[in-house]
Amino acid sequence: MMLSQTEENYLKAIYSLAYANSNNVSTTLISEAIKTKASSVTDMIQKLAEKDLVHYKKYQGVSLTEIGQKIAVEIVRKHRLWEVFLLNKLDYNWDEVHELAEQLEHIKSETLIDKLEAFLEFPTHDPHGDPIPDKEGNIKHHNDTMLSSVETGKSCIVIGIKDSSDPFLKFLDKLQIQLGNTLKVISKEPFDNSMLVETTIGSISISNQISKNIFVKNL
Amino acid sequence: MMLSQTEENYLKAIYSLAYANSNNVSTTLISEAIKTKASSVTDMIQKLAEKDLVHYKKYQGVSLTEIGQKIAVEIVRKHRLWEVFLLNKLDYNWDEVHELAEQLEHIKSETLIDKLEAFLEFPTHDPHGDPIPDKEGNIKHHNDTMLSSVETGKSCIVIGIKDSSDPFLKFLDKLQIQLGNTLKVISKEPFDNSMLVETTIGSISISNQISKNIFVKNL
DNA sequence: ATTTATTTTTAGACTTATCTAAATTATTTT
DNA sequence: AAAATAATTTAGATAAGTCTAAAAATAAAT
Ligand SMILES: [Mn+2]
Ligand SMILES: [Mn+2]
Ligand SMILES: [Mn+2]
Ligand SMILES: [Mn+2]
Repeated sequence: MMLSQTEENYLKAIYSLAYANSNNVSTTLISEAIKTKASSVTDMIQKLAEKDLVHYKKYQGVSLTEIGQKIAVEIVRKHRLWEVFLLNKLDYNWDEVHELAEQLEHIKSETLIDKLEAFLEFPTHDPHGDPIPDKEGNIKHHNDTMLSSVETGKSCIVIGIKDSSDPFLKFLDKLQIQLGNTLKVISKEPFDNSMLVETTIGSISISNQISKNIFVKNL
Repeated sequence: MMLSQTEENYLKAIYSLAYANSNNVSTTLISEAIKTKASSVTDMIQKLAEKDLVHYKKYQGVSLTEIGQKIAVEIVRKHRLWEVFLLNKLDYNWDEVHELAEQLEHIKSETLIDKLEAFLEFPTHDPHGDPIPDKEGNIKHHNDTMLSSVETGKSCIVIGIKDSSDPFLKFLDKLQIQLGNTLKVISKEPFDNSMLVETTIGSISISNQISKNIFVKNL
């Protein structure tokens, strides 16, 4: 099946929205993610339904079919492998790779992405800690433990970033928080749910907005 | 100036046709190169003329403006650097890289291609021996000496391939002729202009069709 | 249970890039 | 120089993806 970049972007958006929201994905939600009008989304999901890539009943939202899901995961795989390439080989920063990967993920080839994967020595996660699906589409999601839920006095390791937006990543750079870092929760402030955290550069105060967007593994 | 992939492809086609034909490029020639109808080409060149990327007078064909030329060379640069990447880093064969580079050359980024160039350690030529333009758009064309014009008894080095089509490259693979190889012309057959050539695997007969598509440097 | 507000879909229009068929201009041949 | 042929352009149509505005359906509020 030969899909346009636009169709691929819709499938990818539906995939991540479905993952974040669990139930059927609404037209409006997609339109916000893709930055189009709801009417355009309706047109497209009807086209995708026609191609058996989404389940769709009028006014009920959509969910991916098995084949739709498979394609979406393939695009996620490409996206994340390209991100690794840009960071590891071309010296980009982790806040710069996403935009470029949005283009590179649409390169069509039977062999390219597997060769790229081998060249990168089979990375398991992208620069933001997101898992990279394997060739067969298997993907190991990390358990959603956020820094915000770590108990006082306990330590943890940063394994991922939920919000991979440019400003958030730049902010983490400023705090010198990176994947693999060990963080220790010194105290929590009940008033605004901020926490005092021991990092590699000393103890800093982190707002709840930040701490609930950092995936960690408890030690 | 933000151009579509299609517009970029037209500029690139006009660039290489102008290089091969020296004078104004005709509508039909472009239509054959891009595999569209002549009427589509007329539409597009009028659009490109509107954007000051080509000089165009009705029925007179087109030539690139300075800015059009600059953009075309940038695309050629991207194309050839991606070809090098695919061959050197991802282990593709020289007959497989062109198709993929046709897609990769359209990735939009201010920084990507320069970082890629550095990563590849500033290659000067692509896998087919074509020169890679530098950041400023300077390009050193090799002097057009073809194997067919090498005198009997003289030796030469293969420095490029004029026809970079899949079947021709595969054929050269079969003859084990590669860039950098030394070839010695043993004899020429006046009847069909074929020549007996000493190669790395022994002496073989090469037709004029072949020998006039191989760029060489005389020793 | 109505009314109101929100979401979703339809209808019609626009843009880009393409095509076919017809008209126009340029080039060759006689 | 006129006729025939070839190349080029115009006119009108189509498909993909988007938009606005209006209609229809669903959800929320009274
Ligand atoms: Mn990303
Ligand atoms: Mn990522
Ligand atoms: Mn090429
Ligand atoms: Mn090449």
